Amino acid sequence: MDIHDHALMCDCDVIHDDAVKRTIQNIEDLDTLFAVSDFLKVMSDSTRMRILAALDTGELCVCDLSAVLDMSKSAISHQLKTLKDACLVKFRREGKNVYYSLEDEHVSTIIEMGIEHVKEKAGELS
Amino acid sequence: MDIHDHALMCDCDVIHDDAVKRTIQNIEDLDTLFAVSDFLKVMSDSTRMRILAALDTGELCVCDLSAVLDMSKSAISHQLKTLKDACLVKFRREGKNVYYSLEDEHVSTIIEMGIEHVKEKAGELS
DNA sequence: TTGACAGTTGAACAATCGCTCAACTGATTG
DNA sequence: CAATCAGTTGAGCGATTGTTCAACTGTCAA
Repeated sequence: MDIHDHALMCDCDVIHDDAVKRTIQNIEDLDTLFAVSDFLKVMSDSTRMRILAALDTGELCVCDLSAVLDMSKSAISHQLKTLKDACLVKFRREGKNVYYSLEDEHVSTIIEMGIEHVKEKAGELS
Repeated sequence: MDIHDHALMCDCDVIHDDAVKRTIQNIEDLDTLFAVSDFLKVMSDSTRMRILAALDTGELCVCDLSAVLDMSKSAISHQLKTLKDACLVKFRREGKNVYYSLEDEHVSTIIEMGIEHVKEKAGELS
């Protein structure tokens, strides 16, 4: 008989019941946190990050991105679909080419935040 | 014979040679972009995101986190190790308990940025 | 010392993911 | 029309990843 019936999968005694209850109340909505991690997951692949960084300098077609990243068009196109589905890039067709560009200004901000963080941590190690 | 010898793996003719060269010059360092995507990868798992969001409300021990997330201590501990190795959380031991808290203020900012983005996108769909 | 509890760790397994390959669509040109 | 090039897409494969399970360490109290 466990009085902590809200923790079905927890295999331990809850030490700080007040802290747990406070955290459960204050923490962001579960669905929101899932959506946030899904959003960051799209940016957490190195190929997609390089694509986003490239598009941050201006719009490019698939062929251009293929040359810049030195990867096959197919690989780039697959990743662009992922970015498109997550609303991180938009595109326009012009003749035979399809031009991609960044959809959202949050993306630039998070890239910059990430670069700042990485360089700061690199500096601390020297 | 391909004049575009800088694109070994590219199976296409480069349409916009100037755009490609400009992008290659302007894009952030390759190592930096790899580091940024690795950093975001740590935050892109829903369990780790929930842990970070929980710790954002104050320090907690493994047992508390286990109760809050309704998951096994082992699973939590594995993810805490990942977060610790990436310098996103710090810890202190007090008796039998180990208390974890956020290491970096960039983390809070990125979580907030992500929440803002997600809620904005959710609003656009209604 | 012995037992209990908090936490860690490594192996193993299922699930997910990124790239390749090949076949396809769509637009342009001859 | 046919040929060509830009781009997309689905199957498949190898690699990575998150969780479970079981065994372990570390701390405290009897």
